Amino acid sequence: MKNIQLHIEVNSGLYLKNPDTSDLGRKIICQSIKMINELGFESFTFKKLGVQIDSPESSIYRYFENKHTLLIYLVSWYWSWIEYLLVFSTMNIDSSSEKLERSIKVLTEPILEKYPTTYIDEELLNQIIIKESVKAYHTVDVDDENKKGYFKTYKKVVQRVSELVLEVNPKYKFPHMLISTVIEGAHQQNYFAQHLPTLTDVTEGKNNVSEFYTNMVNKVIV
Amino acid sequence: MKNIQLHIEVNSGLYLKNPDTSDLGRKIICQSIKMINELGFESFTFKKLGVQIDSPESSIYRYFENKHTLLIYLVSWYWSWIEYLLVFSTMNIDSSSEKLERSIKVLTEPILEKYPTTYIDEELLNQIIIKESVKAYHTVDVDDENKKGYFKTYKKVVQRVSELVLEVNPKYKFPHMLISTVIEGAHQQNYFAQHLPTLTDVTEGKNNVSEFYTNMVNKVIV
DNA sequence: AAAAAACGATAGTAATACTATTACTTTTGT
DNA sequence: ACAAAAGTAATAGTATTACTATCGTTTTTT
Repeated sequence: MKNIQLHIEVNSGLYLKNPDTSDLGRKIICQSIKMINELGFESFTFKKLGVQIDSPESSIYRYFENKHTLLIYLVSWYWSWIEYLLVFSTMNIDSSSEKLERSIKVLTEPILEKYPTTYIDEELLNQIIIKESVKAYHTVDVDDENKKGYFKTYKKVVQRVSELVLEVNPKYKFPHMLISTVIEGAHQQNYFAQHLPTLTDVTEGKNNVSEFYTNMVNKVIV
Repeated sequence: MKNIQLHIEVNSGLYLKNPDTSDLGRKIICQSIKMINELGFESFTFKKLGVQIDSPESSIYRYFENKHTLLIYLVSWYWSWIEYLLVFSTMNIDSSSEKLERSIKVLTEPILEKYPTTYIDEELLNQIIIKESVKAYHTVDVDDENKKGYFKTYKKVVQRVSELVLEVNPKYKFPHMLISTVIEGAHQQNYFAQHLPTLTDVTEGKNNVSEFYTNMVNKVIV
């Protein structure tokens, strides 16, 4: 897997110039992931990013309309990447329930391994998803941006795993609700574990979040 | 029934002057709920609010440090109010599982009734919780604000219902995870139903969200 | 070698999120 | 009833943010 060239695709409406095609573009992506993590999305600005990559603010605006579309770009990239993980982790597995279980694991376990295939630090990006991704679609412009296809990679992941749910139990009524609850819930619980622990039941060392949602899916769909 | 507050009270650190004690303060709360709904939290400003209530921006700053603490105030007020609903809806019910079921209903069904007891429009406030409440605690200052007790009313609600879960099944390992997943999930699903429907399985007329989570809780805790 | 694209440097603007000051008005405590 | 305290209006001002515009230079493509 480490030597495979992944073709991660994001909606071309998300950028003015594809950051993947130039050195400056890749620096923008790479450094913005670090800075959004350090500063939080609100305090992150193109001006500060420009200082770090030693390029003027205006050059960044040639790639992204604003920091909000940059965030959606990162979120979109993440889900496209997750789809690869889902495909790889269920490859050559016959049993649908085994495929589902492995998929839930991918969606709920923290990203720890380094996959040095790209210039993007997926572990850090995962932290951005946990902390900031709700801000990507909790805006006044959701409907408009949804129409433009900005959230397609996320919806594809939910769709893919929902289909596995239906393979296991074709009569189950709420596969999409179940999977989006698992995905969003797992992020939420990881966030709570870090900042509002009384809202969770995390015990040190054990990955209770993954255990909880795996158990939940198994019990709910039978 | 545990120590329940008789008045809806929010942490006094959330305001500089209690908005409940003056005409201007109540106008600030009442109008800000309307405006955050209309404009979205990002586009809502104290300046615009001042124009609407015909008071200068600086007067609003005498009540709230900034719009972020105002949002936490509203969220906090909401959960304090929800706790009342929980208490009322489980009053005189003997069966723990019946109490739990009624509580889940309160947490997952949309607020539609008008309670004209206060100057606050709870239905509109519920919409703010659905759309904007994640922004109240997804910030760099969470840990600090958590220490100050800003999220206490929310944590109390989760704690109360988690205890009901344990009454039904004392051996269940993840009561807090379950309840916070239900609460956050229900908001999320209502939001998705409005804006990203492919992530849900909503059918017109029926409240599938409540059905889904009620079913989920019942299956998970046995 | 010429044309096109990308980039750096600099400047500028409207809006945001506040802070500060002063003076007038209302509430309150005795 | 009256002074003190508290609350409010009006106005002004600041640093930062989120952009937009221009222009000359460098780099890449053909």
